[in-house]
Amino acid sequence: MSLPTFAPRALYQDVAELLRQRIFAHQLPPGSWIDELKIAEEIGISRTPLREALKVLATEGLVTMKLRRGAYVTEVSQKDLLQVYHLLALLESDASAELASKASAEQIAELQGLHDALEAAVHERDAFFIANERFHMRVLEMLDNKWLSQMVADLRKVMKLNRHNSLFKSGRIEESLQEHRALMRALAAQDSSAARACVMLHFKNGLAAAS
Amino acid sequence: MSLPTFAPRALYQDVAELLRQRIFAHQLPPGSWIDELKIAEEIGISRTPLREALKVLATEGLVTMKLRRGAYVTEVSQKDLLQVYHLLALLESDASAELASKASAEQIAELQGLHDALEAAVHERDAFFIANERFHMRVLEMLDNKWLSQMVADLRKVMKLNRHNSLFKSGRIEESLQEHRALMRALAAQDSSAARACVMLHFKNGLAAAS
DNA sequence: ATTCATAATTATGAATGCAGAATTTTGAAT
DNA sequence: ATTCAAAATTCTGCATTCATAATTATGAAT
Repeated sequence: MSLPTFAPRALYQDVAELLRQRIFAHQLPPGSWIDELKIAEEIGISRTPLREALKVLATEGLVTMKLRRGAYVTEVSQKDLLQVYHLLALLESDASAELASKASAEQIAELQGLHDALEAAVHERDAFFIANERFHMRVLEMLDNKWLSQMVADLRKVMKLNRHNSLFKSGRIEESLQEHRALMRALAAQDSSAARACVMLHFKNGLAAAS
Repeated sequence: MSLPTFAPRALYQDVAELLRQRIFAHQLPPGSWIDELKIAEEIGISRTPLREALKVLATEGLVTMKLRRGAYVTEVSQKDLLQVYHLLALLESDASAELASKASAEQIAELQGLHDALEAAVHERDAFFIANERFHMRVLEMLDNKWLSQMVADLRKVMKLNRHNSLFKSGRIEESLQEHRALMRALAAQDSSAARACVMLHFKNGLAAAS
């Protein structure tokens, strides 16, 4: 009997993920051109899977393709950021409202656990960021809606292109945590409209902090 | 002085569009595997740009990639359809509400023109379908939100995978037109909440007809 | 020194080639 | 006729090669 062997992914998918990491880390800053040959050599593959990965990232909006010029990391304007926050607020608030009305006790307990991890990470920026994203994504996963999950995941990627991420502002973490507590309460109380309002507020404040 | 030369697109984009057409026309039915060699020869290109196009379609959700098996046209379940309609309702109703509050007289006039085309196409299924989609997409474009436009466009593509499209049900066209009239009135009256409600109802009825 | 035309270089776009996994075919044993 | 194993074939995944557009370098003319 073998260990659950991780489904091997296609190379282009791994490359896409690697590029995302580099983009989010601003190792590939917005506006910078992507030198196919350079990166392909760097990671020890041919250009073919790299170019396939770039097409994926372009469809996600992380890079922009210019004919005969190649790909550059998308520059996210303030307007873009505002629009992305608005969409995230709309989608995630609706999702939270729906989950509030249908979550099982086990699911609430799991979310409570993720929330507790968030509380514990309040003094660790990176950990808080990760715990925060995990909580948000888990809420979506519980709805078992792959389209919604995919859309929100893509939007969050774009949001992460922005250097001035709201959670990196001092004071914002504490505030964010407060909002999360309120959301957790609303979910536990199965209060859909409260959950919706909490998430709306959460993003509204997040945007204000990011601007 | 030269004629406005159409910005030549990359080959993989043209191929992606061609595949979308074939998928929507059910020339490539849901569940069918895509034979790269066969299609590449058929349209007279190599496999490389075709494979790039497939990655794009996979990211859009139109096809699914299986490692070492290739790509097959995504099968849209009833659950998927319900979820997609829900998301379209959420996104487009919000968009309509926003546009109602900020549309210029010129924009309302343009939409009125598109609506009139819809009225005129009531007895022509395909024309009605096209006019309907043009109206919906134009509303989004007027908000100048590329993220929203892209998401809705992708969701609509998935919706079109379904053979039993609501607009093909008899009686639905007339009903749909009524809903459009109400929306047009709400937009012209700059009544955001009415516009939102109209679009919500439009999709709710559309889903009911599609199920 | 600056500018412009031309040559050299570089990088992208697309075709071709190749290794190996997955599928199909073949044929012997029952 | 059916089943099953092995050989043959097909098809995908990735690397390599080639063609050409875009960029940079060169150098003569002003």
